[in-house]
Amino acid sequence: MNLRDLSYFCAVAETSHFGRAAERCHVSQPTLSAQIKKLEDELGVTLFERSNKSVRLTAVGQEILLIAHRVQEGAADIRRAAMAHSDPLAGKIKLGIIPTIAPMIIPSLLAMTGRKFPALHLSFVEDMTDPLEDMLRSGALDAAILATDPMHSTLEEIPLYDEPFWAAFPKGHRLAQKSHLVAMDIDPQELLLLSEGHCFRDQALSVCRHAVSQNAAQADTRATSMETILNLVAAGAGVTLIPALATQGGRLAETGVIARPFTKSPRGEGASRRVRLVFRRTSPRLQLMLALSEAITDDLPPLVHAVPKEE
Amino acid sequence: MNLRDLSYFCAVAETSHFGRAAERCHVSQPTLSAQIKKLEDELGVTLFERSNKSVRLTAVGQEILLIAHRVQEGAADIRRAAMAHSDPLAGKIKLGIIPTIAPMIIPSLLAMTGRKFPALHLSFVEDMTDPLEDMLRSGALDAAILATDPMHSTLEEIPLYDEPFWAAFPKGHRLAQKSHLVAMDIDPQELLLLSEGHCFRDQALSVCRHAVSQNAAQADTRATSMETILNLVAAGAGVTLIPALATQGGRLAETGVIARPFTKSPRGEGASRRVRLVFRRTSPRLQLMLALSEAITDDLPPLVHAVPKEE
DNA sequence: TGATATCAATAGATAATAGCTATCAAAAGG
DNA sequence: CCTTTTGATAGCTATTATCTATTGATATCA
Repeated sequence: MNLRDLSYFCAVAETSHFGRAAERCHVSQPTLSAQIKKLEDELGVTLFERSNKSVRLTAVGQEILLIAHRVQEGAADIRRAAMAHSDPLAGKIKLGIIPTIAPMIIPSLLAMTGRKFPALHLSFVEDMTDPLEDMLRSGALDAAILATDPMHSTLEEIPLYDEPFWAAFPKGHRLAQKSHLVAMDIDPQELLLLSEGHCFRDQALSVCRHAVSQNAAQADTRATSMETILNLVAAGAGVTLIPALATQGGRLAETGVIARPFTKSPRGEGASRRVRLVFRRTSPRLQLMLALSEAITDDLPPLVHAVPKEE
Repeated sequence: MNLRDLSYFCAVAETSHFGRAAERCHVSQPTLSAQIKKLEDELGVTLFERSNKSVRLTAVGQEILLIAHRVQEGAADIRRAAMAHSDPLAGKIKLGIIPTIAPMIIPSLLAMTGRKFPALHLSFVEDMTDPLEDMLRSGALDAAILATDPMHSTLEEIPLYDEPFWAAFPKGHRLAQKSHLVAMDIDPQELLLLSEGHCFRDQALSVCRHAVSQNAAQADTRATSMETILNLVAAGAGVTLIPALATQGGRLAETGVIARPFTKSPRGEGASRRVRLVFRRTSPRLQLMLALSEAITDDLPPLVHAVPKEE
C-alpha cells in the first residue's frame, strides 16, 4: 500500500471513471488501472466492480474510501506541519545565558529579535557555563551565550563580541583618581569575586594573576551574583571587576559605585572576554544561528567590540 | 511521501538509532538513511539531528511523528477492513426475489445460509422481475432469484431448479376426478391470473395457450398476489395455476383448495419454470454466487427438479 | 596517546516498479 | 453494422528503492 495508490483509489471512487481519474492524477489510464489492481491484489479484496459502462465501489471499497480519506488528510497534515516549520527564522528557541551576561543582554536581545525575527519565540535559561553546556549537549537547549571556549568537540561557536573588564570600587576609593587602570592597581586583599563555577570569576582572576595566591583571605565572601558583589562594593567591602556591559544603565552611580576601564596594552589587548554563541555542531538550525549572531553583532553597544574579521 | 517512508521515520524516531531502526524495518541502514533524507528533502525540514553518538527528533519531527502514527493507524485500519471482507462467504448481501417464489423459499433459505454461511447476512426485496432487474443493474441488489431469462447482457445467471406448475381448484370441482391434468383440461373462462408484470402470469398463459384470447372476460379480476387468487379459488371463483412449491405447508387443504400436477410430456417436459440466481456479470462476488447456488441445489424439496447437468 | 569500535553517510551497482504508448476486447448506441 | 467508449493487456523505459562495500567522524579503552 502506498499514499499514491490511495489517492488513485480515491480519484476513481470519486469520478467513477478510470480515464477521468487518471487525468485528475496526471497519469495515464493504464498506469492507474494497474495500480488499482495491485492495491486490490495486496488487500485481497475487490475495490471496484467495473464494466465498460460503470465503475462502482464495492462494500469494502466504500468502507476503505472513508479510511483512505482520513489517511490522506493525515498526509496533508504532515506537509502542513513541515511547511509551518520550514522557515529557519521561525519557531521556538531555548537559549542559555550565563548570569554575568543575561541581565544585560536579554532586554536588547528581545527587542532585536522582536524586530528582525518576528516569528521567532525566545525563551531563556540563566545558569553557569558547565550546566548550560550539559543542557546544550543533551538537547535541552538550542543554543547558549557563553564567554568561554566550549569544552566539547560536539559544540560549535560563533564569536559575538569582546567585552572589556572594568574595575568597580566605592566612591572616594583611591583608584578613583585614575581614569584608566592597570591590573596591578588592584589590591588582592580587597578583591571580591563571584563564587566558583562562574567563568567570570576565573577570568577576573586571570587578569589579576598577582592576586591568585593572596586571595585566600576572601574565601568566605564569595557572592553568587554580580548584584551582591556590587552591593558589597558599595558598602565598602572591597573592589571587584565587572564586565563592561554591567556599567550601563546608571545602577552603579545610584549606589555610589564607580567604574573605570583598564588601559589597553600596546597591542590593543585589554583585559576582556570573548562572548560567543554556542550550539551543537549537529544543530539543524545553523542558519538561524548565523542569522542570530549576525543580528547581534550588527548592532553592538559602544562598550563592547566586534570581533576582528580575520578571526 | 510514502507510507513506507513514514514507517522508517517512526522506527528511527522510536529507536533513536538508524541501524536498529533498519533492522526493525528489514532493510539495510544505508537504505533507511537515504529514505529519511529523501523525506526530509521533500518536506523541506530536518526531522532528525544526527551525530555519531545520538539521533534526536527535532521540534518538527516530534510534531510529525504524532501525525505519522495517526496515518499508519489509518493504513492498518484499511488492511483490517480488507481482511474482514476478504472471506467471500461473509458480509451482507441483498437478494431480490419475485413474489411467486419469495414466501416459499425465504424460510428454508434463511435456515440454510444460517447453517452453511454463518457469516453471511441476507436481506430481501420482494418485487416483480422488471424492477428487480433494474435494481440489480443499478447495484441496489447483489443478486436476485428470478424465473425468467435475464433480459440484459450485463446479467449472468446460474440455474437453480425447475419448478412444475400445478392446477388449483375448489373442492368438488370436476377436475378433482383426475390425478394428473393436461393443459386442455383448464377452462379459459374459469382461469384466474395474477396482475400484469408477474412473470408467472405470462408463464401460466403460455401453458394454457388456448386461453390467451378467451381470457378477456377475467380482465377485471386480476389479483396482485397468489394469496388473493387462492382465496378466490377457495370461494369458487375459478381455477388457477400455482408453482409447485406453493402446494407445500397444508395451507391449501385448510382452505379447501385442491391441487393437481400436470402430466409430463413424453420427453419429460411438463409445464414448469426454471428458477435462477441472477447477478451482474461484473459482480465481485461470483464466488459467493456459486457457493450459494450450489447450497440451494444441494438440498432441493422433492416437488422441484434439479437442472440436468449438461445445461 | 594511539588502537578499536561505533555509527551515519556516501559510492556504485542492481533489482523492483511505476510509468508510458499502442492495442485489444467488450459493450452501447446510432 | 459500424463507431464510440472504456477498462484491460502487452511490451518497453525511466525511476527509484535497495543492496554491499566503504568512508569519515566520534567516542572508548588500553
